[in-house]
Amino acid sequence: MPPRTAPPRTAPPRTAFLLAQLGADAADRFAERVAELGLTPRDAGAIRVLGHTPGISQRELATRLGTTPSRIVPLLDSLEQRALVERSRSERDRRNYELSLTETGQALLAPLRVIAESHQRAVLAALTADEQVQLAGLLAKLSAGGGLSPDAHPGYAGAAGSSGA
Amino acid sequence: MPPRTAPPRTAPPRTAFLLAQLGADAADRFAERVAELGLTPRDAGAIRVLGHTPGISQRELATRLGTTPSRIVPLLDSLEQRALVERSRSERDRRNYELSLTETGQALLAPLRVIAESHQRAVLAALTADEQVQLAGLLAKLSAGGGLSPDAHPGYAGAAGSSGA
DNA sequence: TATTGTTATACTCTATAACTATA
DNA sequence: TATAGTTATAGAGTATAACAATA
Repeated sequence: MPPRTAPPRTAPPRTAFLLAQLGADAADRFAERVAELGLTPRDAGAIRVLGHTPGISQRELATRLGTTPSRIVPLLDSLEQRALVERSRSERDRRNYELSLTETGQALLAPLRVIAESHQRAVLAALTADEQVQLAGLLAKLSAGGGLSPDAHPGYAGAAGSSGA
Repeated sequence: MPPRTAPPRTAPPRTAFLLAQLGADAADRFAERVAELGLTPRDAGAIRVLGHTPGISQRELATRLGTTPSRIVPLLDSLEQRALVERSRSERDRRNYELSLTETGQALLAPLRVIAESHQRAVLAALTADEQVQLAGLLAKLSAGGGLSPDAHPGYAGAAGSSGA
């Protein structure tokens, strides 16, 4: 019988890949969950941001969501058609819109929070409560250095699919 | 002065989002690294799989990489043009190709491994060696239950962009 | 002239289904 | 008839650059 294996001193080789894979899976599952509300993840992100900071402009929203102003236009068109968001011209600078949630839009904030919580419970379900706290701490430490913005994914445009490493 | 804060008993609310965000960032950074070799992440994945299991068919490769046979065609066309991969008709069933790396393709395995290692070091750099091992263990536990395949990302098609939750 | 929002355009990635050649 | 590979096509997502209105 071999001796009891000591804990490894370095992370196994595929840890970074595992992180990417689990992150992609979590994002996919979140997309499925918000689809229950008829929303895309980006819809949900916009609603969340406007819930926190009503009155911002389209450019500001684009920055927060990590996308371009031209992408914001059809996104808001769609949300406005569903009466979730309102565009009102700014009085002080008539070039700007001031974006805000309608009452219907605000009514989505609570169910979105519920979905986010249950989603997180599902994603972390394989871990004990202590391990979940541990993981949260490690991920927070990982994100502390990098310039990740609080509301946006970098997006997977360049990196989607299998990397194998 | 408030009392010393006890460690939290549940993970903070944005942990699942953080996982997705860090995973996307890691994938992006890996894409930048393999681009140094003139490869996409998918190229790298295909080369890695063929390094491990030469002789497989295009359909088999598609399954391993989590994509469709029709996507494999241009992928292999590109790798074949660069003389990294060979398609040879199977003798036993002439419908099949048997895929393999050329010598040039095999020569990429080592630098790919180097890149993967240095990529992982960079991704985990904010953690101590012990914490890296800890994180690896937690991620392994997370991935144990779900049906994640060892070579493929699910892909971010449905979930790209900002979710905000 | 600079800036906000908008439109036009093009490019990438993707999957589905029809097609061919073998079996 | 069933299967491997291929092609054609269409759809989603993306960014860039040109444009109108306002400052």
